[in-house]
Amino acid sequence: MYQRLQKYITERIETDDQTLQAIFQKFKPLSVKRNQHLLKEGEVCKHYYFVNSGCIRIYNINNSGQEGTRYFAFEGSFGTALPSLIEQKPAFEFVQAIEHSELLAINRADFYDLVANTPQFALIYRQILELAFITAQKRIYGFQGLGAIDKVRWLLNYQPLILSRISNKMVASYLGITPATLSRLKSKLK
Amino acid sequence: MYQRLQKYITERIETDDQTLQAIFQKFKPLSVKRNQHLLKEGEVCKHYYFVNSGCIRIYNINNSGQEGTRYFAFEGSFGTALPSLIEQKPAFEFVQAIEHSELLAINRADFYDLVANTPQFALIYRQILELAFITAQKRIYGFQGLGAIDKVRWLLNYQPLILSRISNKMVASYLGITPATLSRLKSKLK
DNA sequence: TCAAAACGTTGATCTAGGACAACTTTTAAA
DNA sequence: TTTAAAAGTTGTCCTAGATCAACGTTTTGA
Repeated sequence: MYQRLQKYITERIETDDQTLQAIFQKFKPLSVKRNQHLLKEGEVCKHYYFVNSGCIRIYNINNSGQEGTRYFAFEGSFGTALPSLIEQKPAFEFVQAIEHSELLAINRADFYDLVANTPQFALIYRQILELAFITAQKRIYGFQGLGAIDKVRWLLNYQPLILSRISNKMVASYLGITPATLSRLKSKLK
Repeated sequence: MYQRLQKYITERIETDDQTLQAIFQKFKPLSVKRNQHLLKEGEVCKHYYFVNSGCIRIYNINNSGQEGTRYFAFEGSFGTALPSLIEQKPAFEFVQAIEHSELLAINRADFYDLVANTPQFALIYRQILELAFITAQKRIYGFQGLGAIDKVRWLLNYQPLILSRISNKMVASYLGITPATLSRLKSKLK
């Protein structure tokens, strides 16, 4: 149940078994179906999720009614609507399982208790925040100024898993192009 | 010299005078001229900057040779090339004073010493990271799907200081449009 | 204080990619 | 297993905003 989470933690920090167990205790298993939402726009986010298997995505719907995908969390990753979880304000984004997924969920109070009282976990959270920021920056500013075809090439280089595992529709929304354009570009790249 | 920084800290955390002094000690005054670079692409970032007066901007130059501005730090804000500072890898971005500015600079080692050994400062850093992430997310995903004119409106609503204080050229690079387009839109909005 | 350079404005084109639509293929629910 | 709905593909057309260029205005540094 907790092997993947254990791997995640021990790869990142020095710790002991007692601390690990104290951490695990706060993470509750949660099984979600394909397309099930964990959070909808306007709700206040209460949980952080660790993906044991499957995949969740974070996306929003803009003024024109189009989906924009921000992030895919595959097995072995954390994912949530972080701004809403941090600020406890209504989320601008949706959190959705896009495959049948086995998750570990920790609620906000427990999460921040761990951060406040377990120095090793505070370090984990710092790393999560740093990485979230860096990842978002790289993706977004790596894209800016690129034409659509170069975005697809970028994805092929840096996140091929997304292209092989995610529907074209969602990939397109991740790249900020239409499915039609993505379809044309993929045939051009072959 | 340290009034603004003191305000920044005491607004955010509970602290005592001794801790404050220990923090101030690590921040060295630094005076920079308009247009002077604090960091260039490819260099490894060694300092975090607090802006006492003036303004620094973080920007990058993309494949097509165009500038894209990520962030303006006005007086009372922190700014640096955070990904490079964190990972100690060559920066993808430039850090530049765009007005004559009085800064307080803390080097990386001192910064992380404070984070590791001063719990209050660790909390400040956590808040910086959380805010940096949230701010970046809001700006970027607030923009996506918007036409150029709505980006300008967004700026008018949420960051009017930028429009009043920054050159059109840099505002345009912040919005991801050309100065020509920005000029046309501004006259349309009047 | 003045010349050169940078910046801003406006007009005339051009184009990448969106919008819409028709059709095929895949998926999933009953 | 069937069939309705969703996703993918491909064509045609269109538009927002880029590009290029000319010209006025502001800035700056010698």
